[in-house]
Amino acid sequence: MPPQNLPPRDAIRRAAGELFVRDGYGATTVRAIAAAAGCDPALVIRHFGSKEGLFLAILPVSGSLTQILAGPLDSIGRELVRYVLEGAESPLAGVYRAMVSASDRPEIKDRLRASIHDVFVGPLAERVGGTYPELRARLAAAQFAGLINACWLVADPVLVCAESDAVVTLYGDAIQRLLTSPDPT
Amino acid sequence: MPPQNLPPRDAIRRAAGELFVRDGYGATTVRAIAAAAGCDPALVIRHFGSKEGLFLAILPVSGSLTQILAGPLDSIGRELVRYVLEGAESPLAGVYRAMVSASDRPEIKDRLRASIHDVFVGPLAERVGGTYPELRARLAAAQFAGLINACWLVADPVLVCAESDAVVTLYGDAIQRLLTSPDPT
DNA sequence: GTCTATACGCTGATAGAC
DNA sequence: GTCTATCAGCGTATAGAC
Repeated sequence: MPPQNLPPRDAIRRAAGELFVRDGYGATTVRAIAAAAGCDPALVIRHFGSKEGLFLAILPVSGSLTQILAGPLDSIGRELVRYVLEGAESPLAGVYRAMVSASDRPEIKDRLRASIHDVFVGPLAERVGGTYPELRARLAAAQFAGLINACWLVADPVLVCAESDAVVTLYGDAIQRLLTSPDPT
Repeated sequence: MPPQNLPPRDAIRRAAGELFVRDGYGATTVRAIAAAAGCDPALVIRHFGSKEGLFLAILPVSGSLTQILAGPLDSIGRELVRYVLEGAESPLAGVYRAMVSASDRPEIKDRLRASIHDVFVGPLAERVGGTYPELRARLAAAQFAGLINACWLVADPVLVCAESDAVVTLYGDAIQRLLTSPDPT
């Protein structure tokens, strides 16, 4: 995969995407990105301003998640859990790890917060009823992120080895109830 | 707080704890720790082997959480949520952020996984019934971590401004059901 | 405009003299 | 045990060649 015959700007994007996902934010160096893209390190900075700027520029907007959130409201909980269990090896898991490992940078944290809202909380809040639609959607997002954390980041053996049917039922229904249970008094 | 008259080894521990919590792992430098402890940077490495070794050496074992997990089983869900909502400004939140920001280091990830088990999953799994006690405890830990993430790391405005009673009821009962609901068929 | 060469100030870490 | 000197590598900036 070394020097592609892409324009350098795209070669940098491509190389950076692979390395950030594979090694995390801190362990990926500008020099390594430049080497993989077949160009000079200074060029990376010239094009994207900084390593952080490059990272922000190539973060993808999640696609298949949007589909689930637009699907039937009363099966969203279990679908979200399946999404996490099946995606442990996917590039998206790498993206998540990279973002978390860079979350001490304020701008990246802001981006994370904004993404959660745009992709998850906003669309979902419009579809749930009750007195606290936005809060319920945000709590569902929190619970969803908790599973992603456990499966994709911590890679907890209890969950990796668990019967996925049991996880889908237990955790999926818990998310579901957050969205569609009757209001508390 | 500058040069205390502690033995240097303890002065380093103390200074490192404050800086890691305040600035995160990546933004805290060995030289800054040494300056705050009033000693030479090389001494920090000499005593703890590496920056990562120092970080691992000073991570606290969580106390008040253990109390909650040993308390009445049928109110643990709501208690855990209160713990998160009240602790947003606590040093523990800083410790959590520091750990997450260092989670691309394999050894630190291992430590995170082990802590979750020792403090949370193990003690709790012994107390819940049903067919999947350990899985239920692990899922409750995941959901708990999801709220910590949203409140302490992302600092989401929806949650920061939310009525805490509603959060305690909705999210707390969801955790609770993960632990004490009847087994699925 | 696009790119290279070079260099600056910083990092974590080491070797060896007091 | 502690400090001095020094290392290679980092992100980044700039000057100047195509």
